Amino acid sequence: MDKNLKRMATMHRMQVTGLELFYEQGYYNTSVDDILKSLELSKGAFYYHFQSKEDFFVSIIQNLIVQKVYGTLIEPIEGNSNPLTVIENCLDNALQTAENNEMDYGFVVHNFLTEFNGRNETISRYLRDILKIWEVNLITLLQKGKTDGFVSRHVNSEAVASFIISSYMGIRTLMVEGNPRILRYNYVTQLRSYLNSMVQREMA
Amino acid sequence: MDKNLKRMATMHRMQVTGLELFYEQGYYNTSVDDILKSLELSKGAFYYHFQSKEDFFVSIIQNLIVQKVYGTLIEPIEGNSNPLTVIENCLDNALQTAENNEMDYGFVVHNFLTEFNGRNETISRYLRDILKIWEVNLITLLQKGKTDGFVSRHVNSEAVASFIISSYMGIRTLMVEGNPRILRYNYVTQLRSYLNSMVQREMA
DNA sequence: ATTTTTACCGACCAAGTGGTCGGTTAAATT
DNA sequence: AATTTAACCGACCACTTGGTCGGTAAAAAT
Repeated sequence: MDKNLKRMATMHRMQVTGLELFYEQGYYNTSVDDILKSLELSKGAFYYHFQSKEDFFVSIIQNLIVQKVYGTLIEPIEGNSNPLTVIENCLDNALQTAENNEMDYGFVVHNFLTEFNGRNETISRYLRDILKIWEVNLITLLQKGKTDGFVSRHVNSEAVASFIISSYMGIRTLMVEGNPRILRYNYVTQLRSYLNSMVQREMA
Repeated sequence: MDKNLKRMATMHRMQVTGLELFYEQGYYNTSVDDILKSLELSKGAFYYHFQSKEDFFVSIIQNLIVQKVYGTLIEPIEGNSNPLTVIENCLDNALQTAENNEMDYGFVVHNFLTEFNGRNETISRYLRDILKIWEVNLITLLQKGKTDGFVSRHVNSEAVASFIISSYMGIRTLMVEGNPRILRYNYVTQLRSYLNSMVQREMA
């Protein structure tokens, strides 16, 4: 962990640049040489640190994507507040970073999932696992929201979770080439009205 | 239109097989040779009928995808009935065909859009146009629903349309590797509850 | 001071890639 | 019957792909 400083630094540089290019151009459409050229490194350097292009991508998932998803989609919704509000704010924030052309890791996962679905089972599994973690967290949060009196008891938490995830992934695809400001604003509006239908009302 | 029968037949065969392979493996991950091998045709045949791989794909969009999207997503929602019910049924049907592993052209568009976004502007534009047509139709339908007394007047039709499209594209991504039956059932449930929030209620 | 190890170089390779082009054959035209 | 044309063949081309491998310079270990 100490002597590996140089090693870690180079690997990290490669991963960061690799993720950027893979995200922009797609995995199959980005060659190892592309990444190396952009880093001014050689083939030797790449295959010294990573076994293969696939191994390289897996390391990117584990070292960059997983952490970022936790930071932007999992941790912000943990806590005891009203889950419906928290979820809305969290997704709004995520869309805002996307609007500023920064990388939106929720969408990064979706994007790659679409590219690898049915083409590379190993990588697909990693990506699906990340989505699964997000989903489980949403479900837990919603269930907790029920016992805490925020969420109506008739709500199907699993269905809500996958509906939220679906809508989020979809709107991000539209935002890539549409007007992101309007799309985000409209999206959050609709999400709110959808979530509103499940707040726990006072008894009659 | 008459003498071109053979020509049309061969081109159509190529397009059908091409779409299948592109859809399964992705455009950049499918070579012209792959398609030709599967058709038992030669390079000469391909470049006799099409100028390039890109030209070939554009012809697939124009000759197969556009029509199918019209048939499954546009025409079924035209009419004077309650748009909220019609939309729900239409998407439910589309998800059912997807569940049976038939090609779901709404999702086909989404899939390719993700692959070409930011990589091939020509093709992206064609795909976005298709989505746009769908969107415009949804908006028109919702607006008509207002004047017909089905849809509450405070509803933002554009926002609803893109929310519907988003959620649909997203759920299809999840369905690829998840349990399609449950996902579809849950999705339609949530879509209904979302749409329910905008039915025109009687005046107080 | 010498050896070993780490991190990296870049020429090279076989296997593809999209695309070209000079044929060939069967059918339509004349 | 002779000619033209539409439809297709497959060898070939320049280029790119992921990956290998013998080397090397500097740093670390001895």
